[in-house]
Amino acid sequence: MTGRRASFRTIRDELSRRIAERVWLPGTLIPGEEALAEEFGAARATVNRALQELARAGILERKRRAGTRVALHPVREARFVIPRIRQEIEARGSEYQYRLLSVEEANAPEVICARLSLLTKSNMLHVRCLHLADRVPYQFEDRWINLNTVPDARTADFTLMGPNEWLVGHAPFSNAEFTFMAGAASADEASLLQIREGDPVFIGERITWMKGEPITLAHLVHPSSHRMVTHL
Amino acid sequence: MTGRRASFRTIRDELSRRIAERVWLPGTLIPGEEALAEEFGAARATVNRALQELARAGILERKRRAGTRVALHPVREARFVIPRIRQEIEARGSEYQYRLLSVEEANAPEVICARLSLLTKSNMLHVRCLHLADRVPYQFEDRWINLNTVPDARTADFTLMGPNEWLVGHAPFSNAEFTFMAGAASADEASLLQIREGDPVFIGERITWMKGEPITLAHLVHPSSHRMVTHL
DNA sequence: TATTCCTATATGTATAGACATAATTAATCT
DNA sequence: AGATTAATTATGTCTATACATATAGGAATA
Repeated sequence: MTGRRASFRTIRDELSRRIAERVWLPGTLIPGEEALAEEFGAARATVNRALQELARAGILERKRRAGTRVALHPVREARFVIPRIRQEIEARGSEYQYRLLSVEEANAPEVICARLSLLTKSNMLHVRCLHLADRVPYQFEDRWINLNTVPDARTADFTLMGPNEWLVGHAPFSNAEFTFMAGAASADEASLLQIREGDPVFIGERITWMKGEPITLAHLVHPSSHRMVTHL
Repeated sequence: MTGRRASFRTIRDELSRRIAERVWLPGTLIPGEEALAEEFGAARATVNRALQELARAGILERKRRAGTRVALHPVREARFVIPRIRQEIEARGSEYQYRLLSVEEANAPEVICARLSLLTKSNMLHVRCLHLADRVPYQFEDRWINLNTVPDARTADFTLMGPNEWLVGHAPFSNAEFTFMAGAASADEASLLQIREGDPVFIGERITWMKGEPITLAHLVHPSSHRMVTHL
């Protein structure tokens, strides 16, 4: 061969090209694995791997017996890294600082219980803290931790380590829900973030579960200078 | 075995469980493919597939010769669907309406060119429109389309179909950058979205390229009631 | 006509074997 | 010792083959 042997990458990229350049229009039934294997001079397994990757990426739809076709409405997805505040700040070349504001065991208010699908007024740990980048407030964190699922949190020391950092090491999660929104800073939030009351803020809310049991709800507030960027 | 034959799923899930339940702590060097193959009574290729999936998910780190270890700082990623405004609104059970505000060919201002990495003041198409859900303003779209890469846009009719919908069918993209942030509504935005000037808004910015050539920049403004939700 | 059953077929998965490749470790040379 | 080279080893990939499984579409039936 002139170049390299046909690998699943070569095949994947070539098929991807044909779709991107509309050689195969959306909805088209493309040749079967057997045929493609012959065309590329590869084994069916190799073609299969290429096709599976493209199907996973959402640009192909495969069905047994029916064959493989170019997705009509490719549900394009983008990824974003689940931010870990310390890394996020240090990755920008800034110095990370952390300040614990309050920790207390309390019955979570109705709103919080509802968000966590908890019927009873569960006993929880309420942690409030502030994350700074180069001594400038970066994120205010208001977190509720379910003491029924993570009883160890009661004795954890949050003066040096943020609750997220602690939880990463003590309570793995299997599921999570992320919500992003805009809001207006409350008086409390404003003074902590050194902005004015009513100023727009970028809010991230994160709920995590382990096998259906809610672990924690984090309410994360950023000043409006914050950007959440991701690439496809 | 008690149940079914060991499949790559079985193996993947079992390994995943061992990591989640801390049988194998972060940093641990786990047994090699050969050993796992023997343990599960499967072929090495099958174990390999399981391990590769876990590595792709970021919970394992693999290196030739060195072996496979549990990721120390698992870079967890979440996905979000790249929203297609019509589908997004109809999926909520709302009726979708669209209103074109303005279309004009113009030289993009410096800021826009800079965002698209265009040095010259390229000739572009500036489209402004409004998307409504059940007759309530849902998103204000302010878009610039590069006429050098998508000359067809000049003759496109945006009175019935939004520029995004049109572009999906005419200009596939290979790369995209998404930025999310909070901001305060300008007087213009406020009147269009039926909110007050200065009210917080949720802003999404989307830039797409085809093979390095910038195609379009979309500035999408939502009232602060908007939620962007995603699951892991 | 509508329903049920059957079968052909494309994809899904497993396997043994082979070779490729990267990276660590050991051996060799200066 | 320090640098270069070679051997070793775990993962990466490909192949040929086999069987599993879902299902479209036709055949048989009610």
